[in-house]
Amino acid sequence: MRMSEGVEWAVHCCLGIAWAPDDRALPAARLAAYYSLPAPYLNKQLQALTRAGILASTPGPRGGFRLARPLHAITLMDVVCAIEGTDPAFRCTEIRLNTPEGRATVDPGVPCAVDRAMNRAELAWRRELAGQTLADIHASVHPDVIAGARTHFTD
Amino acid sequence: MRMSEGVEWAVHCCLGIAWAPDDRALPAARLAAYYSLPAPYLNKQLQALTRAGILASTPGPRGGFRLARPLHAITLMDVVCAIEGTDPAFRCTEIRLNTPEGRATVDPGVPCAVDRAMNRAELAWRRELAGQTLADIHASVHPDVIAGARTHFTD
DNA sequence: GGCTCCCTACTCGGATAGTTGCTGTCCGAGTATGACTGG
DNA sequence: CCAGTCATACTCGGACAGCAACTATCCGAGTAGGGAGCC
Repeated sequence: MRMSEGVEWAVHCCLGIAWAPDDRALPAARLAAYYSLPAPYLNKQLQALTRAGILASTPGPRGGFRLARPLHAITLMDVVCAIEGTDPAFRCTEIRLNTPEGRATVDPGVPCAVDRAMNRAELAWRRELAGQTLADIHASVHPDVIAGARTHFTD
Repeated sequence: MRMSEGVEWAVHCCLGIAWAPDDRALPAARLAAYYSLPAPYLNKQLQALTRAGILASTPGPRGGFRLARPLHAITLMDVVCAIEGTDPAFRCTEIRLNTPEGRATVDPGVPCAVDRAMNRAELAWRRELAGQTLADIHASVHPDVIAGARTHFTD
Protein backbone atom coordinates (compact mmCIF):
# COMPACT_ATOMS: atom_id res chain seq x y z
CA MET A 1 0.00 0.00 0.00
CA ARG A 2 1.50 3.24 -1.09
CA MET A 3 0.06 6.74 -1.13
CA SER A 4 0.56 8.82 -4.25
CA GLU A 5 3.44 11.24 -4.11
CA GLY A 6 1.04 13.89 -5.38
CA VAL A 7 -0.53 14.15 -1.94
CA GLU A 8 2.68 15.51 -0.48
CA TRP A 9 2.97 17.96 -3.35
CA ALA A 10 -0.64 19.04 -2.95
CA VAL A 11 -0.32 19.86 0.74
CA HIS A 12 2.90 21.79 0.29
CA CYS A 13 1.51 23.65 -2.71
CA CYS A 14 -1.66 24.65 -0.86
CA LEU A 15 0.56 26.19 1.80
CA GLY A 16 2.70 27.86 -0.86
CA ILE A 17 -0.38 29.37 -2.47
CA ALA A 18 -1.51 30.60 0.94
CA TRP A 19 1.84 32.29 1.44
CA ALA A 20 1.79 34.03 -1.93
CA PRO A 21 0.39 37.57 -2.21
CA ASP A 22 -3.39 37.59 -2.25
CA ASP A 23 -3.86 40.12 -5.03
CA ARG A 24 -2.98 37.77 -7.84
CA ALA A 25 -3.22 34.05 -8.60
CA LEU A 26 -0.12 31.85 -8.53
CA PRO A 27 0.72 29.98 -11.76
CA ALA A 28 1.52 26.29 -11.54
CA ALA A 29 4.88 26.87 -13.21
CA ARG A 30 5.90 29.21 -10.40
CA LEU A 31 5.02 26.64 -7.78
CA ALA A 32 6.82 23.89 -9.68
CA ALA A 33 9.97 25.99 -9.92
CA TYR A 34 9.86 26.83 -6.24
CA TYR A 35 9.59 23.20 -5.09
CA SER A 36 11.71 21.81 -7.97
CA LEU A 37 8.84 19.66 -9.21
CA PRO A 38 7.96 18.65 -12.79
CA ALA A 39 5.61 21.42 -13.87
CA PRO A 40 3.21 19.47 -16.13
CA TYR A 41 2.58 16.74 -13.59
CA LEU A 42 2.14 19.20 -10.76
CA ASN A 43 -0.42 20.95 -12.92
CA LYS A 44 -2.35 17.70 -13.02
CA GLN A 45 -2.47 17.54 -9.23
CA LEU A 46 -3.57 21.15 -8.95
CA GLN A 47 -6.37 20.41 -11.38
CA ALA A 48 -7.55 17.64 -9.08
CA LEU A 49 -7.53 20.07 -6.17
CA THR A 50 -9.56 22.48 -8.28
CA ARG A 51 -12.14 19.83 -9.16
CA ALA A 52 -12.44 19.10 -5.44
CA GLY A 53 -13.19 22.74 -4.72
CA ILE A 54 -10.02 23.31 -2.70
CA LEU A 55 -8.40 25.61 -5.24
CA ALA A 56 -9.88 28.05 -7.73
CA SER A 57 -8.20 28.48 -11.10
CA THR A 58 -8.20 31.43 -13.46
CA PRO A 59 -6.92 31.00 -17.03
CA GLY A 60 -5.18 33.50 -19.21
CA PRO A 61 -2.38 35.95 -18.45
CA ARG A 62 -1.96 36.80 -14.78
CA GLY A 63 -3.96 33.63 -14.14
CA GLY A 64 -3.09 30.69 -11.93
CA PHE A 65 -4.40 29.11 -8.75
CA ARG A 66 -5.61 30.52 -5.47
CA LEU A 67 -7.24 28.97 -2.42
CA ALA A 68 -10.99 28.52 -2.70
CA ARG A 69 -11.35 28.78 1.08
CA PRO A 70 -9.08 29.67 4.03
CA LEU A 71 -6.51 27.22 5.39
CA HIS A 72 -8.50 26.46 8.52
CA ALA A 73 -11.36 25.23 6.35
CA ILE A 74 -9.20 22.70 4.46
CA THR A 75 -8.52 19.41 6.21
CA LEU A 76 -5.89 16.87 5.27
CA MET A 77 -8.77 14.53 4.51
CA ASP A 78 -9.96 16.95 1.84
CA VAL A 79 -6.57 17.00 0.15
CA VAL A 80 -6.07 13.23 0.35
CA CYS A 81 -9.52 12.57 -1.10
CA ALA A 82 -8.94 15.10 -3.86
CA ILE A 83 -5.74 13.38 -5.02
CA GLU A 84 -6.28 9.74 -4.11
CA GLY A 85 -10.02 9.52 -4.59
CA THR A 86 -12.67 8.57 -2.09
CA ASP A 87 -12.52 4.81 -2.51
CA PRO A 88 -11.42 2.95 0.63
CA ALA A 89 -7.98 1.34 0.59
CA PHE A 90 -9.41 -2.03 1.58
CA ARG A 91 -12.09 -3.21 -0.78
CA CYS A 92 -13.89 -6.36 0.31
CA THR A 93 -14.48 -8.72 -2.60
CA GLU A 94 -16.73 -10.95 -0.51
CA ILE A 95 -14.74 -14.10 -1.06
CA ARG A 96 -16.71 -15.60 1.82
CA LEU A 97 -19.57 -15.96 -0.70
CA ASN A 98 -17.38 -17.99 -3.05
CA THR A 99 -17.10 -20.90 -0.63
CA PRO A 100 -19.07 -24.06 -1.51
CA GLU A 101 -21.67 -23.37 1.15
CA GLY A 102 -21.11 -19.63 1.14
CA ARG A 103 -24.32 -18.42 -0.42
CA ALA A 104 -26.29 -20.77 1.80
CA THR A 105 -24.71 -20.17 5.20
CA VAL A 106 -23.67 -16.52 4.92
CA ASP A 107 -26.33 -13.91 5.54
CA PRO A 108 -25.74 -11.17 2.93
CA GLY A 109 -27.34 -8.69 5.31
CA VAL A 110 -24.54 -9.18 7.81
CA PRO A 111 -21.39 -7.45 6.55
CA CYS A 112 -18.14 -9.38 6.26
CA ALA A 113 -16.32 -9.42 9.60
CA VAL A 114 -12.98 -8.80 7.93
CA ASP A 115 -14.40 -5.84 6.05
CA ARG A 116 -15.83 -4.37 9.22
CA ALA A 117 -12.53 -4.68 11.05
CA MET A 118 -10.61 -3.05 8.20
CA ASN A 119 -13.16 -0.28 7.87
CA ARG A 120 -12.89 0.44 11.56
CA ALA A 121 -9.15 1.02 11.20
CA GLU A 122 -9.60 3.08 8.06
CA LEU A 123 -12.22 5.18 9.80
CA ALA A 124 -9.74 5.98 12.56
CA TRP A 125 -7.27 7.05 9.89
CA ARG A 126 -9.80 9.25 8.14
CA ARG A 127 -10.95 10.74 11.43
CA GLU A 128 -7.40 11.73 12.27
CA LEU A 129 -6.91 13.26 8.83
CA ALA A 130 -10.17 15.17 9.08
CA GLY A 131 -9.15 16.50 12.48
CA GLN A 132 -6.12 18.33 11.15
CA THR A 133 -6.41 21.40 8.96
CA LEU A 134 -3.81 23.07 6.80
CA ALA A 135 -3.88 25.92 9.29
CA ASP A 136 -2.54 23.53 11.94
CA ILE A 137 0.35 22.57 9.68
CA HIS A 138 0.90 26.20 8.76
CA ALA A 139 1.21 27.04 12.45
CA SER A 140 4.09 24.62 12.92
CA VAL A 141 6.17 25.95 10.03
CA HIS A 142 9.08 28.22 10.89
CA PRO A 143 8.35 31.88 10.03
CA ASP A 144 11.57 32.18 8.05
CA VAL A 145 10.35 29.54 5.62
CA ILE A 146 7.08 31.41 5.10
CA ALA A 147 8.90 34.71 4.64
CA GLY A 148 11.24 33.13 2.12
CA ALA A 149 8.36 31.72 0.12
CA ARG A 150 6.52 35.03 0.17
CA THR A 151 9.49 36.91 -1.26
CA HIS A 152 9.98 34.29 -3.96
CA PHE A 153 6.34 34.47 -4.97
CA THR A 154 6.07 38.25 -4.81
CA ASP A 155 8.79 39.02 -7.35
CA MET B 1 -4.00 4.34 -2.46
CA ARG B 2 -5.09 0.76 -2.66
CA MET B 3 -4.42 -2.16 -0.39
CA SER B 4 -3.36 -5.43 -1.97
CA GLU B 5 -6.14 -7.92 -2.49
CA GLY B 6 -3.86 -10.51 -0.88
CA VAL B 7 -4.57 -9.04 2.54
CA GLU B 8 -8.20 -10.06 2.34
CA TRP B 9 -7.19 -13.53 1.20
CA ALA B 10 -4.64 -13.83 3.99
CA VAL B 11 -7.09 -13.02 6.76
CA HIS B 12 -9.76 -15.37 5.45
CA CYS B 13 -7.21 -18.14 4.93
CA CYS B 14 -5.82 -17.79 8.45
CA LEU B 15 -9.35 -18.32 9.71
CA GLY B 16 -9.84 -21.25 7.35
CA ILE B 17 -6.66 -22.87 8.61
CA ALA B 18 -7.83 -22.34 12.17
CA TRP B 19 -11.11 -24.09 11.36
CA ALA B 20 -9.41 -27.08 9.75
CA PRO B 21 -8.66 -30.16 11.87
CA ASP B 22 -5.58 -29.68 14.00
CA ASP B 23 -4.00 -33.08 13.39
CA ARG B 24 -2.79 -32.31 9.90
CA ALA B 25 -1.63 -29.31 7.91
CA LEU B 26 -3.86 -27.74 5.26
CA PRO B 27 -2.46 -27.57 1.70
CA ALA B 28 -2.68 -24.30 -0.19
CA ALA B 29 -4.55 -25.99 -3.01
CA ARG B 30 -7.31 -27.01 -0.61
CA LEU B 31 -7.69 -23.46 0.64
CA ALA B 32 -7.66 -22.08 -2.89
CA ALA B 33 -10.40 -24.49 -3.95
CA TYR B 34 -12.50 -23.62 -0.93
CA TYR B 35 -12.38 -19.87 -1.51
CA SER B 36 -12.28 -20.15 -5.35
CA LEU B 37 -8.94 -18.38 -5.52
CA PRO B 38 -6.05 -18.91 -7.97
CA ALA B 39 -3.95 -21.53 -6.21
CA PRO B 40 -0.43 -20.45 -7.27
CA TYR B 41 -0.95 -16.83 -6.30
CA LEU B 42 -2.56 -17.73 -3.01
CA ASN B 43 0.47 -19.88 -2.34
CA LYS B 44 2.58 -16.77 -2.73
CA GLN B 45 0.60 -14.96 -0.06
CA LEU B 46 0.80 -17.90 2.32
CA GLN B 47 4.54 -17.91 1.87
CA ALA B 48 4.62 -14.28 2.96
CA LEU B 49 2.63 -15.20 6.06
CA THR B 50 5.10 -17.99 6.74
CA ARG B 51 8.08 -15.64 6.42
CA ALA B 52 6.35 -13.33 8.90
CA GLY B 53 6.01 -16.17 11.39
CA ILE B 54 2.22 -16.24 11.29
CA LEU B 55 1.98 -19.61 9.57
CA ALA B 56 4.20 -22.68 9.70
CA SER B 57 4.68 -24.74 6.57
CA THR B 58 5.54 -28.40 6.17
CA PRO B 59 6.55 -29.73 2.76
CA GLY B 60 5.97 -33.15 1.31
CA PRO B 61 2.90 -35.37 1.33
CA ARG B 62 0.36 -34.58 4.04
CA GLY B 63 2.13 -31.23 4.26
CA GLY B 64 0.63 -27.77 4.08
CA PHE B 65 0.15 -24.78 6.35
CA ARG B 66 -0.91 -24.45 9.95
CA LEU B 67 -1.06 -21.54 12.36
CA ALA B 68 2.22 -20.75 14.07
CA ARG B 69 0.35 -19.29 17.05
CA PRO B 70 -3.26 -19.13 18.22
CA LEU B 71 -5.77 -16.71 16.69
CA HIS B 72 -5.80 -14.39 19.69
CA ALA B 73 -2.07 -13.85 19.24
CA ILE B 74 -2.37 -12.72 15.61
CA THR B 75 -3.42 -9.12 15.05
CA LEU B 76 -4.68 -7.61 11.82
CA MET B 77 -1.57 -5.46 11.91
CA ASP B 78 0.56 -8.61 11.73
CA VAL B 79 -1.26 -9.84 8.65
CA VAL B 80 -1.23 -6.48 6.88
CA CYS B 81 2.49 -6.01 7.53
CA ALA B 82 3.21 -9.55 6.34
CA ILE B 83 1.51 -8.95 2.99
CA GLU B 84 1.96 -5.24 2.39
CA GLY B 85 5.29 -4.73 4.06
CA THR B 86 6.18 -2.43 6.91
CA ASP B 87 6.84 0.73 4.90
CA PRO B 88 4.45 3.58 5.71
CA ALA B 89 1.89 4.53 3.05
CA PHE B 90 2.96 8.16 3.12
CA ARG B 91 6.64 8.62 2.45
CA CYS B 92 7.94 12.15 2.89
CA THR B 93 10.39 13.11 0.16
CA GLU B 94 11.33 16.33 1.94
CA ILE B 95 10.46 18.61 -0.92
CA ARG B 96 10.63 21.47 1.56
CA LEU B 97 14.42 21.14 1.24
CA ASN B 98 14.25 21.65 -2.53
CA THR B 99 13.06 25.22 -2.24
CA PRO B 100 15.58 27.94 -3.09
CA GLU B 101 16.08 28.84 0.54
CA GLY B 102 15.12 25.43 1.85
CA ARG B 103 18.47 24.19 3.07
CA ALA B 104 19.14 27.53 4.71
CA THR B 105 15.84 28.20 6.49
CA VAL B 106 14.65 24.67 7.29
CA ASP B 107 16.10 22.97 10.34
CA PRO B 108 16.75 19.34 9.37
CA GLY B 109 16.35 18.37 13.00
CA VAL B 110 12.71 19.46 12.97
CA PRO B 111 10.64 16.92 11.05
CA CYS B 112 8.45 18.02 8.17
CA ALA B 113 5.07 19.21 9.50
CA VAL B 114 3.22 17.45 6.69
CA ASP B 115 5.03 14.22 7.43
CA ARG B 116 4.21 14.46 11.12
CA ALA B 117 0.52 15.04 10.41
CA MET B 118 0.35 12.10 8.03
CA ASN B 119 2.23 9.85 10.42
CA ARG B 120 -0.18 10.75 13.18
CA ALA B 121 -3.10 9.53 11.06
CA GLU B 122 -1.25 6.42 9.99
CA LEU B 123 -0.38 5.66 13.59
CA ALA B 124 -4.09 5.77 14.49
CA TRP B 125 -4.73 3.33 11.66
CA ARG B 126 -2.01 0.97 12.79
CA ARG B 127 -3.13 1.21 16.40
CA GLU B 128 -6.65 0.18 15.41
CA LEU B 129 -5.33 -2.72 13.37
CA ALA B 130 -3.08 -3.87 16.20
CA GLY B 131 -6.02 -3.75 18.60
CA GLN B 132 -8.01 -6.37 16.71
CA THR B 133 -6.99 -10.01 16.66
CA LEU B 134 -8.14 -12.78 14.37
CA ALA B 135 -9.91 -14.24 17.39
CA ASP B 136 -12.14 -11.16 17.47
CA ILE B 137 -13.07 -11.68 13.85
CA HIS B 138 -13.54 -15.38 14.43
CA ALA B 139 -15.99 -14.58 17.22
CA SER B 140 -18.24 -12.60 14.89
CA VAL B 141 -18.50 -15.31 12.23
CA HIS B 142 -21.69 -17.35 12.17
CA PRO B 143 -21.17 -20.91 13.55
CA ASP B 144 -22.72 -22.45 10.45
CA VAL B 145 -19.96 -20.98 8.31
CA ILE B 146 -17.30 -22.43 10.59
CA ALA B 147 -19.01 -25.83 10.65
CA GLY B 148 -19.27 -25.82 6.87
CA ALA B 149 -15.58 -25.03 6.48
CA ARG B 150 -14.60 -27.72 8.98
CA THR B 151 -16.49 -30.42 7.08
CA HIS B 152 -14.99 -29.31 3.79
CA PHE B 153 -11.48 -29.41 5.22
CA THR B 154 -11.92 -32.68 7.10
CA ASP B 155 -12.86 -34.78 4.06
C1' DG C 1 -7.17 62.27 -27.20
C1' DG C 2 -10.20 58.46 -26.47
C1' DC C 3 -12.45 54.32 -27.85
C1' DT C 4 -12.70 49.98 -30.30
C1' DC C 5 -10.83 46.16 -32.32
C1' DC C 6 -7.45 42.73 -32.95
C1' DC C 7 -3.41 40.26 -32.03
C1' DT C 8 -0.34 38.18 -28.90
C1' DA C 9 1.19 35.67 -25.11
C1' DC C 10 0.09 33.27 -21.20
C1' DT C 11 -2.57 29.96 -18.41
C1' DC C 12 -5.32 26.03 -17.45
C1' DG C 13 -7.42 21.56 -19.10
C1' DG C 14 -7.62 17.15 -20.86
C1' DA C 15 -5.67 13.59 -23.89
C1' DT C 16 -1.30 10.89 -24.70
C1' DA C 17 3.33 7.70 -23.73
C1' DG C 18 6.66 5.49 -20.15
C1' DT C 19 7.67 2.98 -15.94
C1' DT C 20 7.04 0.71 -11.57
C1' DG C 21 4.59 -2.48 -8.76
C1' DC C 22 0.82 -5.71 -8.22
C1' DT C 23 -1.47 -9.88 -10.31
C1' DG C 24 -1.14 -14.31 -12.06
C1' DT C 25 1.63 -18.44 -13.48
C1' DC C 26 5.05 -21.87 -13.85
C1' DC C 27 8.57 -25.33 -12.72
C1' DG C 28 12.22 -27.15 -9.51
C1' DA C 29 13.92 -28.68 -4.50
C1' DG C 30 12.68 -31.37 -0.70
C1' DT C 31 10.18 -34.90 2.00
C1' DA C 32 6.88 -38.35 3.99
C1' DT C 33 4.53 -42.19 2.25
C1' DG C 34 3.93 -46.63 0.44
C1' DA C 35 5.53 -50.63 -1.96
C1' DC C 36 9.05 -53.86 -2.80
C1' DT C 37 12.85 -56.84 -1.79
C1' DG C 38 15.88 -59.42 0.94
C1' DG C 39 16.85 -61.66 5.29
C1' DC D 1 7.06 -62.15 9.28
C1' DC D 2 10.02 -57.97 9.67
C1' DA D 3 13.39 -54.42 8.47
C1' DG D 4 15.74 -51.75 5.12
C1' DT D 5 15.73 -49.52 0.68
C1' DC D 6 13.92 -47.31 -3.18
C1' DA D 7 10.69 -45.16 -6.17
C1' DT D 8 6.79 -42.16 -6.14
C1' DA D 9 3.80 -38.51 -5.62
C1' DC D 10 2.77 -34.58 -3.20
C1' DT D 11 3.93 -30.11 -1.11
C1' DC D 12 6.22 -25.73 -0.57
C1' DG D 13 9.57 -22.26 -2.47
C1' DG D 14 11.33 -19.07 -5.48
C1' DA D 15 11.89 -17.47 -10.36
C1' DC D 16 9.22 -15.90 -14.61
C1' DA D 17 5.39 -13.18 -17.81
C1' DG D 18 1.10 -9.99 -18.08
C1' DC D 19 -1.49 -6.11 -16.73
C1' DA D 20 -3.10 -2.04 -14.35
C1' DA D 21 -2.14 2.15 -11.99
C1' DC D 22 0.88 5.78 -11.10
C1' DT D 23 4.31 8.98 -13.11
C1' DA D 24 5.62 12.09 -16.53
C1' DT D 25 4.66 14.78 -20.74
C1' DC D 26 2.60 17.22 -24.49
C1' DC D 27 -0.47 20.14 -27.14
C1' DG D 28 -5.02 22.52 -27.70
C1' DA D 29 -8.99 25.75 -25.78
C1' DG D 30 -9.78 29.89 -23.61
C1' DT D 31 -8.71 34.50 -21.78
C1' DA D 32 -6.65 38.89 -20.14
C1' DG D 33 -3.65 42.32 -21.61
C1' DG D 34 -1.43 45.48 -24.73
C1' DG D 35 -0.93 47.79 -29.02
C1' DA D 36 -2.52 49.65 -33.32
C1' DG D 37 -5.92 51.88 -35.88
C1' DC D 38 -9.96 54.69 -36.38
C1' DC D 39 -13.26 58.27 -34.99
